[in-house]
Amino acid sequence: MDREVTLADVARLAGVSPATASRALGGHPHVAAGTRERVRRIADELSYVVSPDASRLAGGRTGRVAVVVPHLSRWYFGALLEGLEEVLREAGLDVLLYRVGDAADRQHFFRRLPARRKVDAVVALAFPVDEAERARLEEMGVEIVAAGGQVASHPYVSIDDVAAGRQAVDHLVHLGHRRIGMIEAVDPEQRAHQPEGRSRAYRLALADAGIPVEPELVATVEWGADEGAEGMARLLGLREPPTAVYAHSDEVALGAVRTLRRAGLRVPGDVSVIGIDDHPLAALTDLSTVRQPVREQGARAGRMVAATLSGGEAGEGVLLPTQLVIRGSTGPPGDAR
Amino acid sequence: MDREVTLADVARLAGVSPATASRALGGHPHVAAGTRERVRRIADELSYVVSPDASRLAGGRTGRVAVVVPHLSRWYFGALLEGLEEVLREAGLDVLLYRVGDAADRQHFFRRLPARRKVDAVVALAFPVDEAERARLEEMGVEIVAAGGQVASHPYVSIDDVAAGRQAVDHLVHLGHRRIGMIEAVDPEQRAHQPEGRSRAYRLALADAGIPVEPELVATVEWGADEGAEGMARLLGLREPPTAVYAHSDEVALGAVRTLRRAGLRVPGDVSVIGIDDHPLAALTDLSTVRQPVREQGARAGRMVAATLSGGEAGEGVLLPTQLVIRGSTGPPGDAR
DNA sequence: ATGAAAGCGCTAACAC
DNA sequence: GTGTTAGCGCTTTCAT
Repeated sequence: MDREVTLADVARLAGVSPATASRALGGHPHVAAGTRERVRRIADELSYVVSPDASRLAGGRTGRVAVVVPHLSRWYFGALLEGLEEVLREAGLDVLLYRVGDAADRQHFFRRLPARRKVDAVVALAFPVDEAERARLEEMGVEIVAAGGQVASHPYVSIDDVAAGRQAVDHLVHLGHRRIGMIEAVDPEQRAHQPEGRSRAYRLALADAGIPVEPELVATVEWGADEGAEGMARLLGLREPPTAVYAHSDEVALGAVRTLRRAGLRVPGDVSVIGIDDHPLAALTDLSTVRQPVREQGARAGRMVAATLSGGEAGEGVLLPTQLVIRGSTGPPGDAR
Repeated sequence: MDREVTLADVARLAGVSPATASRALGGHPHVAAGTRERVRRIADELSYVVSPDASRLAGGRTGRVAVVVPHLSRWYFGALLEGLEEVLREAGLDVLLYRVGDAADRQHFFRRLPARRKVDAVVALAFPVDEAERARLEEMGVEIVAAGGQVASHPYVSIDDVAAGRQAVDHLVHLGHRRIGMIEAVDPEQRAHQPEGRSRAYRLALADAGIPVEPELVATVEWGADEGAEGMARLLGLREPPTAVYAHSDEVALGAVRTLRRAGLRVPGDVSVIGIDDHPLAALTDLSTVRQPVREQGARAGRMVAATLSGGEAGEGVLLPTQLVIRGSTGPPGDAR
């Protein structure tokens, strides 16, 4: 088994000291252009790669990024992660994955990780970080970037939840609906990004349309298809059920559709349903929705991280645009086709 | 910002040398029981944690495990990962995530990673590792464990694809179907585990039932709901379409159901459909399927890794049981209810 | 059973 | 601009 190629090897072949080689590779100033070239060429030929361990131990970077995410088996989080991982990998950064679900996980994560300087940065994927946690990370000199949400004053990539929600509700309003329900999804442990903006959008849209907001038309459930189904059942139990329903996410919307079908009601003939996300299933089930670029959010966050770590500017927060996707689950009220 | 707690601190307080402290913590032999106790207690009080970097550099373990997975945004892979991550984290191991999709990714991964001894083990999640790659890893002293598939002679956790497929097809046979189609899903880049066992099961089940296998009843498509829909369309184009269809996965089955619905056919009245996996959507859409314990496979693999790394035995390969889940998408042939 | 000493591969002062 | 020196925190010979 051939020995590792070390910095010393590169330095020797390039005819310089390890220190200079390190500087050349690290892109530091005060290195003659010619030297830098030569060292880099040799390193390339030897396919030399720095040892993150040694580097970090000597006071350098770790070349690792921690990714914190509340779920892994849901499409949204997976897609976010996929976009992020790809960019990070291309930038030569390793991804340390931390699924942080409940409060115990959180505490564990924020206590252990930074204390050992395992990473240069942490990316919060649709993960809310509180002020104390944020401060802790910052104090340890770890960069913070958020995707699918925001973290205080740090760089982020997200969508405008209010705008997205309005696209959905406005669509229902334009179709002529006046009795519009909302199935509001919350995360019980507050562990994932809470899209309160999506609820606000509902109120704003109704207000703009001159429709009074009736609390009974809002069903609050936990995130999930089954919960969405239950929320819809609640709305159907009203003396006067809605003719259209806006769900916080496609999964929730799909659950609502199931309830409607089981109740013998037609979608959109009797009740229109719209979600948010454009989950792959939405296309399959012909669900109208508001598309958000998920992979892209992850990718952009990755680029921000790579940028800051290579000394550049990560840039400010970015809000990516969303887009109304009209499919077969929405139509005019009372259109019993 | 308070300094890190180092091994030296622990040693000093315990009144021993760093060397002894290291041995005590590492669980090495030739350390007096009393000493070991004392050192461990002190380490605990100080909430000391070894620096993986320093440890690895000095010739020890890295405390890291690489997880290789072909996809991240699909439920199956996410669930596998979720189970694995949880166990690994509890065992104090960090997870380095590598999404390896196409051939270029593969090459990159197998060249870079082991060369730098970044990890103690690699877990292949539903990821086929070829012999050369396997040899490379082994040669570098990295443990290998597979979940949702197998890798040569290494420990693995998986299901019996043939058995699972038979549960599905046998169910259709028992319902009285004689003309049974199969929508066979393959991964174009061979990047994910190829469940050829699921195809074999089809032939075996038909043979056992005395039903001749007709090649035209098998539609081969790439993995995915849209592709499943297309496969179903192909089968419907036959002079004599099947009365029941067995799909390699729930997503594919769901696509098939969509085609049937669009064609105005009833499920299971006109055509029965069954998948494999018990994807969360299967319950939502009332799809009959064969359940496989996905998270559990990841978790078991995690335990195997933790076991080998702590000096124990990982154990042999394990096949977890699957279970037929009868829902509303399957019924007797010609039962136009 | 324990300690002393020698690095692992790299980077950061500090000289020149 | 470049080399020299000194460690980072740990594990492992080799002594004792």
